[in-house]
Amino acid sequence: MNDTHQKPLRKGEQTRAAILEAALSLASREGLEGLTIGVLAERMGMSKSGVFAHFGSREDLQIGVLRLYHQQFEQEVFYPSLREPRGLPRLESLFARWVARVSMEIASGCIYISGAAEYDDRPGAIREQLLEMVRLWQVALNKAAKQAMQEGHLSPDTDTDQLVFEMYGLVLALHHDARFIKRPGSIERTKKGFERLIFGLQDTSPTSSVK
Amino acid sequence: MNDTHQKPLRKGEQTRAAILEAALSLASREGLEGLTIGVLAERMGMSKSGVFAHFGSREDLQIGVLRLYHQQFEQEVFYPSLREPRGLPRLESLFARWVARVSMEIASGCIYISGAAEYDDRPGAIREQLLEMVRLWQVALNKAAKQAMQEGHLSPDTDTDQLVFEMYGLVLALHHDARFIKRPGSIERTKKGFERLIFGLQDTSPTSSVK
DNA sequence: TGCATAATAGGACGCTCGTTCTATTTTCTG
DNA sequence: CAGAAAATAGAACGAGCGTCCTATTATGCA
Repeated sequence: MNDTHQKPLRKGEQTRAAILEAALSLASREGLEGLTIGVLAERMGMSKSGVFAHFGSREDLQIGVLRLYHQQFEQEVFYPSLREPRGLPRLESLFARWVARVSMEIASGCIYISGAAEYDDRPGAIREQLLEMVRLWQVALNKAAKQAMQEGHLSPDTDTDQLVFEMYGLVLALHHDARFIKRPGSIERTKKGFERLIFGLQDTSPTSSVK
Repeated sequence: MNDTHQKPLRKGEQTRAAILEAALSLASREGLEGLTIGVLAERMGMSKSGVFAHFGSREDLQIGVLRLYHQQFEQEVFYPSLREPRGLPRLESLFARWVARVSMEIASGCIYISGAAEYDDRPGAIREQLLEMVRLWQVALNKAAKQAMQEGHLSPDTDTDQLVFEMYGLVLALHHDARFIKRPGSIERTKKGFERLIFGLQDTSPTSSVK
């Protein structure tokens, strides 16, 4: 966790990191657009200008938050799943960890999802950054699905774009029902939906080599 | 459309209606939180206070927008589907009209969906109003699904909550991919997902009476 | 330890927001 | 057509926003 570079972290970098963490927590609740330097400064016990000085602009602060979120997402969801064997196990792990993370975020909110709603029509650097991250994640899911096909775990005529689309839909529904409607049982429905999704795509051809 | 009450519409009511329409169009793009009286006044060619006077507060304006949207949604999606026969045809019609509406809204945005993201953590009258409408819609879908079960169009052990959850997920994914990512083919994926969803729930029991 | 430099505070700026008050114009009605 | 009532405009308010400028304090290196 705490990298020990040759150069120890200078004070400013520590503060910047602390600010970004607080900003992420704030943006998760209020949205990236709702993230305000005044409130952030108050929560940090600093002056507005003190906080501001660490970022050239509010936009840079928001992009910093995005990058921090992305980093955490990779650490918690993506990288651990790479330790699973290629194919269906890895795909299932990606989905399970994704769902686990969103479930933990029910009280705060997933920035990929809330950000998509905030920036679907608002051009600019933030939208570009966010778009790139979401695309990256969808590509990763797609790749895992294709590998599951190649490994013979999924039917060879599987439409992986369709599969990823529906996986994304399940998580969006989870976010919607659990966070907005606050309806219980959404996590179970998400998992059940995924099982049904995968079950319909199991490879049943004679050349299939399921262990 | 144009009700002809005994009392003809007074000027104020006409203006109010026109303002609400403009406000809805604005809120669809910018979100309900992004709806601003100044911009709205500019678009109407009126003064801020002139616009404001028609509503006691910004919140009342926002709620008025919500109600107008709800009304349109009912007219376009809900009521026409009631003309379809009970059961699967009606359920399919509800979904098809829903998808058609969201597809047309790709350039502007669905307020049920964007609002859910905006108000998932923001208590108040707007959230309550929105929540009631979304709940109403989910209940309507659930009821149609249950009827499809009773009519023998869907397997008698169908989990209709699960079905509605996944239908909602498909539309959320459509909104996400088409509006945020701007990826083509999302509408087709939504329809394909629904067909797969229904296909797995067709009643195959011997007592089934499919025409 | 001393000094250059980095980090922070404090205040002020121009802007936009929702809202209020008052005056004026427009609309409806008797 | 006159007069009451409704509709609208215009200006001002206080608050919050991001940002900039300057002074002060804290840090890290020679």
